[in-house]
Amino acid sequence: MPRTKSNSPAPEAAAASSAAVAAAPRKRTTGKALPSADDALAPNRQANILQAAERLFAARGFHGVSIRDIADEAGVPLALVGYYYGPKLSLYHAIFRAHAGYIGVRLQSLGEAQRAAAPEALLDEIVRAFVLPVLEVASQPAGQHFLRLLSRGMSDHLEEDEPIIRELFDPLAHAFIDALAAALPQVTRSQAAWCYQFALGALLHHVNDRRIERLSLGQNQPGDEAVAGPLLVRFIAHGMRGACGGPVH
Amino acid sequence: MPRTKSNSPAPEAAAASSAAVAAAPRKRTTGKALPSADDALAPNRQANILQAAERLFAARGFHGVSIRDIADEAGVPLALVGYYYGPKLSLYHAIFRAHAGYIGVRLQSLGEAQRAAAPEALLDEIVRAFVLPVLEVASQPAGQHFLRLLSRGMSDHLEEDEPIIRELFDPLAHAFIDALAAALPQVTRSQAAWCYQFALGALLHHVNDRRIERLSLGQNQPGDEAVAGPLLVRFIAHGMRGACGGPVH
DNA sequence: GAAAAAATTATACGAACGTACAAACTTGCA
DNA sequence: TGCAAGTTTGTACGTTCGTATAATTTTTTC
Repeated sequence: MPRTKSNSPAPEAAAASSAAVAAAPRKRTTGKALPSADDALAPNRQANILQAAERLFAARGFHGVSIRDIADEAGVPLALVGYYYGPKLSLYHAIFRAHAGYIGVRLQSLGEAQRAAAPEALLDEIVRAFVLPVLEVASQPAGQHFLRLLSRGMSDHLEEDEPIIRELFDPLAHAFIDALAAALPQVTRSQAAWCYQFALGALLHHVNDRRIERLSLGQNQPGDEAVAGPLLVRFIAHGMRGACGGPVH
Repeated sequence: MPRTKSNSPAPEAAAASSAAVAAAPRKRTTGKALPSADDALAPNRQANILQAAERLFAARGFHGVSIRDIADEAGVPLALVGYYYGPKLSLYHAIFRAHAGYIGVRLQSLGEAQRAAAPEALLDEIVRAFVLPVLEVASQPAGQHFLRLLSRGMSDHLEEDEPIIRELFDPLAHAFIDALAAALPQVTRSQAAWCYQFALGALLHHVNDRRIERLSLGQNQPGDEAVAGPLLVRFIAHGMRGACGGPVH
């Protein structure tokens, strides 16, 4: 029997959404004939549920999505959602944990930037390590959903995402703030913390921006990072140097 | 009879939350004795409902708040909410419309900055006109609620606030983008639009920031605009000049 | 192939939801 | 005072919500 009444909310839900799929159960080639041509979607229903939940939570928020919505989007019966992920909040947190590996990637690229850069180019490299991995994620449809979820959690302070944000993303923030304080010796860590938050706001608002097309009168496209990316990197780097009184070149 | 079944959703709900209270119905000194000492809160129940809704929607989002929550927070019976504001979405939009006058204030301060500033200080004055009124609003508790609501609406693209954001805030954005394009002659309007969105992200994230205290290891306080305000103005102004290749001083 | 484990399904429960409505009450004005 | 308009209230409808559970089917293990 699966989930007993007392505890053990789910069989250790661990499948990732777009990254690695952990503990793949198995294929599913037997059973009755497939009803139509939707065969490539069927094999892993646990991952399908997580992806459907990510899409819908990103679009409408935690309270704007019902478990029935998620089950329909994933093409599975209602009860299967609770079977794999337990209560609704556990499913929500599972989405964030599925992207935890992304944190490590960003920490690694920050470390490389700090080691490899010449002193006068250190700030620019840190800013690049801050911005470019996020733009990379934003260029994939699946990444956009998670970034919208993350952006909401960063600024909304809803009780459903405050703990998971703190657990996963505070270490990343501290690493960048420390790097900024080290790259700009005349800057206090207090100033570096504020500048980090300014930069984070600019970055998250940019990757979630849907107004840019009409505000630019049709000239700018939302996903055009070839133009917007370098512009944002320069904006943040010059903003930090200018705000904290460092050398501006 | 108040709200007929067919149409006429509410008696033209018009009371503002923290700004002017329109069409004050009347006092309410008669009736049975007040139950306890909560007298100063009683007189205008229509405005109380709007303020309670603003607080709760800001804290938990549109779908995270029920009409019963709002009625309890305002200290009125459930049915009175619908009597004054009609469906839930109308109440939500009424909050935004109550702050429509704030748009005019910001447009006016932008116009003054454009007229009065010397050419070499024009950008800094535009940025000040962009940032400082928002920090002023953020310094009041009631303003914080609305700013959180607004920030959510700007980046969330939920169907419940997309139309009202477009109606009220797109004109303000166009005015600032035009001003930026005029202040930096070598900048295209396309670049100005992107820089405006970077700046808006930094500003909104800053005024809604609750992580700054722990990210700064206790050194920075969330509402300390005397320090953070000038820092943010310099960040944005230098970021714009640097991003668009303008003169940096 | 039988037993055990895991996966899948339909269904149901109590609670909370948005909304409506008919009374009761208060007020403004003739 | 009397009456019409506006305000306040309790209550109830139909729906949807999150969650639980028993039954059934499929897969794994011995």
